[in-house]
Amino acid sequence: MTKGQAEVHKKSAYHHGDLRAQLVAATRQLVEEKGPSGFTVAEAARQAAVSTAAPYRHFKDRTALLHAVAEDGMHRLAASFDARIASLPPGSAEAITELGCAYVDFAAAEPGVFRLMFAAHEEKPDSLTEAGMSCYGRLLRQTALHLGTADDAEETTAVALPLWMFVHGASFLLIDGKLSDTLASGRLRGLIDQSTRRLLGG
Amino acid sequence: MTKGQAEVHKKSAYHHGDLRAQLVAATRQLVEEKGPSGFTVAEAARQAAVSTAAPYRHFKDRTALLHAVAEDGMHRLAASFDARIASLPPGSAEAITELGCAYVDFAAAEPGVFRLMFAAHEEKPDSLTEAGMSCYGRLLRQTALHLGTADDAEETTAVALPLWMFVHGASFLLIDGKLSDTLASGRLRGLIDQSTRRLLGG
DNA sequence: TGTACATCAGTGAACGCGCGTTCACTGATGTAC
DNA sequence: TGTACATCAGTGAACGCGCGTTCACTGATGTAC
Repeated sequence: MTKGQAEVHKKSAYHHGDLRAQLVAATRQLVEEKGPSGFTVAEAARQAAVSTAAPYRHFKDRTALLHAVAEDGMHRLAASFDARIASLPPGSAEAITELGCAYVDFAAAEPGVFRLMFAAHEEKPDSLTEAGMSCYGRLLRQTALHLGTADDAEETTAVALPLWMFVHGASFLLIDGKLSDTLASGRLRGLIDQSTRRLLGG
Repeated sequence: MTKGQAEVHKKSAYHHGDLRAQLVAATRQLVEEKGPSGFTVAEAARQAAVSTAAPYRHFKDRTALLHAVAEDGMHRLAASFDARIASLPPGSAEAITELGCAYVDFAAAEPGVFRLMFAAHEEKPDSLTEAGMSCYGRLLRQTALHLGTADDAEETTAVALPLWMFVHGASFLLIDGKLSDTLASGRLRGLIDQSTRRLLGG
């Protein structure tokens, strides 16, 4: 109720009430439009209709804002993983293919955020590392189930890692426009499926 | 001789004689140090000991300089491909593995230039596109030889493209520091070898 | 229920910075005769 | 062999720009009594 009023009187309210979330949303959008390195704190502030100094009440600096967006992306990717394999047999090739497709779909839908998520960050916060690991953990899990190995077995890594490399490369080639000449749009999924099966050990 | 004198008297010479090449070299170095988007025309000029306006005698704008570096990288990658498979049986799995290793090695040695080479360029010059295609063509060729298909057969693409995706992803994960936790340094080559063979069709 | 007060979350102006690019210019070079 | 001249490849100063961040500030909010 109080919150509702705050939203209704947004214009006249001195306190914003939701600025942090809106800054993250604005950053997300700007990162898509201009790429991670084209993003600007000033522009995010402008988009949230707030002074250029306001973001510094919520984020230490420009980098902290970007980290927040990256971490949010990791959580959403993990959620998408879970949703997409929910109805498939655990450890099946179909489930693992589906993880790969979810990865590539995410990249295609949000190339800017995707780049940010997997960019080399110096001094990235632990929470971001953990969020990334949790995504990779889901692949490890399915791979281990498929192979009948332990999640942390070397054998599991030796299969899961190439699977990751493959979809990671597919994603980048796709969003950087390298596939448009070579590959009809509908054929990517087939390629992911075929390659996943092969990498699982024919 | 004349050239030699020009070099000796470099400091006093008004005409530089070699500025274009030196700007490309400086840009290459700066792209490594700061990344493609951290690179600055002014700094390249400074490094070549020349006024900030001088680069514009040789390059239309900032982007043109970067394109020159990217194209140069493509040529060097193609040359590395040729050198590395020269003594291996054409179309063998070893040769194709070697192409992949050359790709990843290039990325590891020059991550900045590598990023630049495969970044999404709007309005990239034809010469850059061709240089890239010529690299991919080498992979297509070896794949076709391996499969006994034509270079431009759909079947060839369906195998060559996943191979490319795989090493591309491996390269990015490597240079973005995502493998250091998971993978002992010496094991990457083994993974490339194993995955190449699998992707060639078990 | 009312009030004093600490704290929170904004403002707006200013800082220093370095960039990409343009401009009119000038010294060096090569060439035609 | 010498000279006039066009052209090439630099200079250096300036432009407009927008950024990240800091600062002293102030209005709004929540809480203890």
